[in-house]
Amino acid sequence: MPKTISSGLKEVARRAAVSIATVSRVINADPKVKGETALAVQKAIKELGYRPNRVAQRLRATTARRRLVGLLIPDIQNPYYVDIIRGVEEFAYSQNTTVIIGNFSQDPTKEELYIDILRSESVDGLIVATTPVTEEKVEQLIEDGIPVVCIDRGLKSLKADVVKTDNELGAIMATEHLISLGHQRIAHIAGDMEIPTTHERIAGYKAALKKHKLKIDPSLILSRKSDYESGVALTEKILAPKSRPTAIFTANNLLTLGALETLHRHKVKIPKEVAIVGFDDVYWATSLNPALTAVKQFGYEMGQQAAELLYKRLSSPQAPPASLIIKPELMVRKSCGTR
Amino acid sequence: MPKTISSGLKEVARRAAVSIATVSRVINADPKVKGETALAVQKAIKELGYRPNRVAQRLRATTARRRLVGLLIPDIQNPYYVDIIRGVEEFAYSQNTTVIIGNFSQDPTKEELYIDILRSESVDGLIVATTPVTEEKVEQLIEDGIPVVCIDRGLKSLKADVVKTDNELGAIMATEHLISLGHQRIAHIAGDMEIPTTHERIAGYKAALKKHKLKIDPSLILSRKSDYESGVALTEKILAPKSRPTAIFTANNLLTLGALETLHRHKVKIPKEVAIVGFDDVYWATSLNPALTAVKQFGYEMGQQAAELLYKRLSSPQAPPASLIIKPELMVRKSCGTR
DNA sequence: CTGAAAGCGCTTACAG
DNA sequence: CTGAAAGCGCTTACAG
Repeated sequence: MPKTISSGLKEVARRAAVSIATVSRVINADPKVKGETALAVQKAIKELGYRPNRVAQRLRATTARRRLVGLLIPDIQNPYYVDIIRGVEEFAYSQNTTVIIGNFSQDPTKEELYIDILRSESVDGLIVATTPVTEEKVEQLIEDGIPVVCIDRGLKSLKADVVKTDNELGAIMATEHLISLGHQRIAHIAGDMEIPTTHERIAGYKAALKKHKLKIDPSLILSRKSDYESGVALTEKILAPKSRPTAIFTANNLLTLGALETLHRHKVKIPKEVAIVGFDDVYWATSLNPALTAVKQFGYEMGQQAAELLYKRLSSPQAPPASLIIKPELMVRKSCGTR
Repeated sequence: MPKTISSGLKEVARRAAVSIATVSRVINADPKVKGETALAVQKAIKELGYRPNRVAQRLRATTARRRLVGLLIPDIQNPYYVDIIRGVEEFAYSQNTTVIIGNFSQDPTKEELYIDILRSESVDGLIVATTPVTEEKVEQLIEDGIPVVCIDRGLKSLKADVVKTDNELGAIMATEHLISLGHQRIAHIAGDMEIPTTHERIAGYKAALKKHKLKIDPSLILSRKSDYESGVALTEKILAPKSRPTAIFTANNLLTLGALETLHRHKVKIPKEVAIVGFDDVYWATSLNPALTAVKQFGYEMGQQAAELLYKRLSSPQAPPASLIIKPELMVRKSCGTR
């Protein structure tokens, strides 16, 4: 069984009749190499189908040139995070760097472990959607000199770059949309109170009500976890009393799905009996009946920006932390009805 | 700025007053190390918070112990593939190996590039959802001695392990369900003809019709690409003629979404005017109105199995290729109505 | 049971 | 402009 492919620099060097140092230089596009030599080497590389061993390169490389970034994601089943992944990956790809994803599925133990693993893989830096559980660990990373950019949620200590959505604004847009359609009793199915974005969205919801002189009814703000099941459970609660709200604002796409399932099961007509607007625009929103009005977060763009920020930080580690707040957009469709 | 964390084996060795060889041995749980010594080393490791550098380990390691596998995925936006990813990742995680995902977004150029990149990362092996474009390249991989297991679709040459769904059976189940509900004119919105699974599903559709003595009308089998837009376009086509079908069987979740959007836009009542059953069960299926009847592929389980097969192959490279055909399941909900 | 040494495939000062 | 050599952080025969 011949190992068809390149046993490395050495073979190329032999074939091109130069040293391995020279081969390495042309691989790294060192301008000091004479054109003629470079050509000969490139020819040999092509003929042998040589591809550098990234692992060896990485081991040898000084930081910031390892062409590997880590991405810590809370839940790969959530399409919002998939958008972020795609954005990060797209930018990384353009820089010839590969990204290694740590999907911890909302499991704190796994989250911590993944931070360790990614670090052990000698990444140039990390893009993380932090959880309060790991704030400390992430700060440790930064202290150890590993570049980190936070996505979706920042660090309390603000020591890292962050790109996130303007959650409060998004919630205001959603709520005002409902108000403009004449709704007065608007429920908010919020996410997990442990997560900072939850509070920002609640704040936006309240701000909108206040602005329009509507009373804030605490019994209309419900929260449990950020998952589908909570969407179901909380919607059931909302539907129970006789004076039920005429509209619901759900705080993320999983919650929305739970609410929808419940509404349909109870044969509640949308938007006639209850209107609904969700945080997170997703690819299946237009296939719903009625099509879902939703607050769009630009996950893909956020991912790209985060990757770009990480690269900037690699070249200037001492720069002060930057914050990128991305404005969301209200995608008006049919689930809230019309005037 | 102190580099807080371990500068490596050397420090641990010094602290435990042994050689780096010994430290390495306890890390790798070599039973030859005296218990006492091992304990001392473990203590030093803990105190220093030492974690082995995976890159160095990988460079040094002989094949099959690099703790890295590559996963080549056609489209991370498709929840079916996300299930597969989760399954692979779950098994890998249990083996302390990390997985690096190459998502090529249905772009053949990117697909080839990713194969090269993953190979350059010195993976122990690859799990790939091949595309005809890269069959050759994948076979080359195998010839070069890199273990490969195919997922979702096999290789024509059958040289690799494969785990896939019984697509024909799934299509039969979907079609027979429709037939049992009294449908006679059933359209099939098929996927991209370039993809082998498309043909298997068409075969199942035809087999079911034949079995029940229904005529196969070629004009009822439509195909373009496997994406959302095709679902829309083909459904428009179906809706046009006066004698339209009473039921649609869509070949994947994206196609289903496109069909749903179109049906709703044309105010076609589901299932009363047109029933629909889709291949691929997804998390949003129950939140649809009506809830979607669908053929469930066990993506998560398939991912796990694929990873396990890969591991088996690592230890016995010469074993004959194995095929794992997973039976799908029909999830009956509301979109096809009842008798 | 343990250590000294070679080497995995690269990159990069240092000479020349 | 190019080569010889050291070294990235590990593992593993080979001695003892």
